[in-house]
Amino acid sequence: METYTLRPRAEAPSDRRYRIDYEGELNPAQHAAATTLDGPVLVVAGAGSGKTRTLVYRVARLVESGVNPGQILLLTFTRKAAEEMLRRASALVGASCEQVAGGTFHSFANVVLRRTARRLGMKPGFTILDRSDSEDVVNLLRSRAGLDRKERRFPRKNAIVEIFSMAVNRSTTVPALLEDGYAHLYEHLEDLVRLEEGYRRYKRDRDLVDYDDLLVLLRDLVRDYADVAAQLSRTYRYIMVDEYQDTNRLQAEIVRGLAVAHDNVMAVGDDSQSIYSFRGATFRNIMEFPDLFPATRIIKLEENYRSTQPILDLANAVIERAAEKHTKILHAHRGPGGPPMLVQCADEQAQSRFICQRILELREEGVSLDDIAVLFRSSFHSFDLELELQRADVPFVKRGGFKFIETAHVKDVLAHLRIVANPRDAVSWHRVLLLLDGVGPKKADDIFTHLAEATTIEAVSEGLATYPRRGAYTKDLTHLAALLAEIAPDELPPGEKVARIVAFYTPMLRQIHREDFPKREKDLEHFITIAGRYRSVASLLSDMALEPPTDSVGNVLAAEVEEGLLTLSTIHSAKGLEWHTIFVIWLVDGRFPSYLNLHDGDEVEEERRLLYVAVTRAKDNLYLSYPIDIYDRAAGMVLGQPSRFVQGLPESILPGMQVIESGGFR
DNA sequence: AACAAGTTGTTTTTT
DNA sequence: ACAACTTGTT
Repeated sequence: METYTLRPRAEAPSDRRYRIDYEGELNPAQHAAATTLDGPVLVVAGAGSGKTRTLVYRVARLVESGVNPGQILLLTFTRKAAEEMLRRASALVGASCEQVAGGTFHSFANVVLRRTARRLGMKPGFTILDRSDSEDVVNLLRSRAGLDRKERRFPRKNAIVEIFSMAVNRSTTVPALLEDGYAHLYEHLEDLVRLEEGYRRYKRDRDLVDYDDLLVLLRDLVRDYADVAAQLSRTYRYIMVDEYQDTNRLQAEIVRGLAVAHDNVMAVGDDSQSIYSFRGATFRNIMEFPDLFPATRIIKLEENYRSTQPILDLANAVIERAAEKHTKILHAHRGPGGPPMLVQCADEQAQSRFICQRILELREEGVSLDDIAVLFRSSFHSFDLELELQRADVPFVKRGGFKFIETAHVKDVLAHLRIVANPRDAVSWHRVLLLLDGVGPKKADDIFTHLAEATTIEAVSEGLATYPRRGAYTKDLTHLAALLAEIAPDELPPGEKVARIVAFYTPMLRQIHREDFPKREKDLEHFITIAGRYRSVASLLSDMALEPPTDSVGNVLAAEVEEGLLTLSTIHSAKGLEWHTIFVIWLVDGRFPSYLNLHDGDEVEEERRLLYVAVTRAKDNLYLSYPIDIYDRAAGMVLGQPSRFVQGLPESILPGMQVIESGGFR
């Protein structure tokens, strides 16, 4: 059989050399940022100010000036963002830019830690726990400690994990955190501290690493192991960090440590767009960057090339009212345009109908669905709209919110794969064993204990074979052992492994989800396809934990992709992107800002910045909409006032409109 | 100890 | 509307 490999086609041959006209392509501030190569640089880049373009040209400039692309590190908020930049840089100076190291802090930490795990006393094959895995572990430890009795009113697993994570990301401790912000949980301080210690030990003993550990371990590595830090610093001679306003202190320490040998760091960010404080991010990182790196050169990009003047006027008006003054005002480069509109709708259905109709009209006018996005504060805000779009045959993708990888059945399949990669992964064992008939938490624990010494799949099979057999699960255990042995060999491609697990799992799936298993089987088919794209199980597992596929399953026909796809997205997931037309829905006080954040001034401010981010995504058209006549169960009140962020804005900046529906009901 | 049915609470954003 | 927890039955 003939074999061959396909590689992405380079947009420019790598040997092609021509001078890039930096002066002609960039404005003076962008030019300064792109051509200041050595030493610390802080770029304060307003929305739409050509930040990406600037970074792309800087990568090109570095490569052009003879820097080996492998010595450049580009830390971004998503891997997609890094890939996009490197693709564009490659188009300028050749495909070698693909060798630039890039990705998120978490994925970079993952790569470095796999190489250096032994220095930290860990196995390179450690397993990454996602949020729900962490919750499972904490829940287990919580009931073991007898903290699940009702009368204690001990916090639930998600609240506990939230606290542990927040403490890490804010570089503080659980007691300090409780004192300031979680006073109502103070009575549980001792138990929580003990639980946290137990959680830590549990992970360490089983080679489990959660998201926060990735950052902590990398920080420890560059802080406490001078030789490793020096080595990394020599490897990555030029470091660029995008979205710096959404980094936390740990990440700042990591940057500081990585650059120890040279100080060649460019941080790029916008304090007005800081929207991740719930993850411990602080826009003060930007202010403090010059403290971390003395002699920092500060460059501001304040020219906006994205939006029309009226849209920019609204953006400036929104941020103008912020409690803390921001460092810049955007100047428009594009001409006039239609004004943004604040649209009042009778109720949620009316809002959905309005959005849907307006989108259809735009399409008639020649605006591709690819150029339109609907943005919202919380993922569930789009549920009703999704139904309406489906009825109207408008194809869309949804970003943010629940991911396909987080569904129970996909996690079940993944758990089998994780066991093979790390037989000590207690979380996955628990999950897999519970699937068997007649096995509950107790028995699962017992079986896992029986396997405790097993660190290879051979030993696992041995262990399962010698487990005392009684009851319904006897056969199932044998089958499980056979499956694990079957999928263990490294030669078997990941796609094939997943296919075999799915074959093994499907009967159970039908049993568990008698009602809706066809849909779930489709998901698993999709997952087999995804797995087929990977060469190694390790990279598949890392990606599933750190960069899971964001598209909501392949339920879109190819023909529809041809004519374009509407985007529905949380504002958080829309960061860094832009569209011709933007709709921001549910601009109701209590939803946006969320009632959950109304009690704290800082949190209200963050929500304000969130609206600023939403507004500045728009190039030409912007609609803000809100329904009245809403009872909100969660908030326990009747909503219906437009968001405080737009109340009182002059009509000249944000004209108010009202949807009048005619022609009876639909 | 496991499972099924019934009850109570809880809602964001993401690596 | 859904998930987590509780109670009752096998």
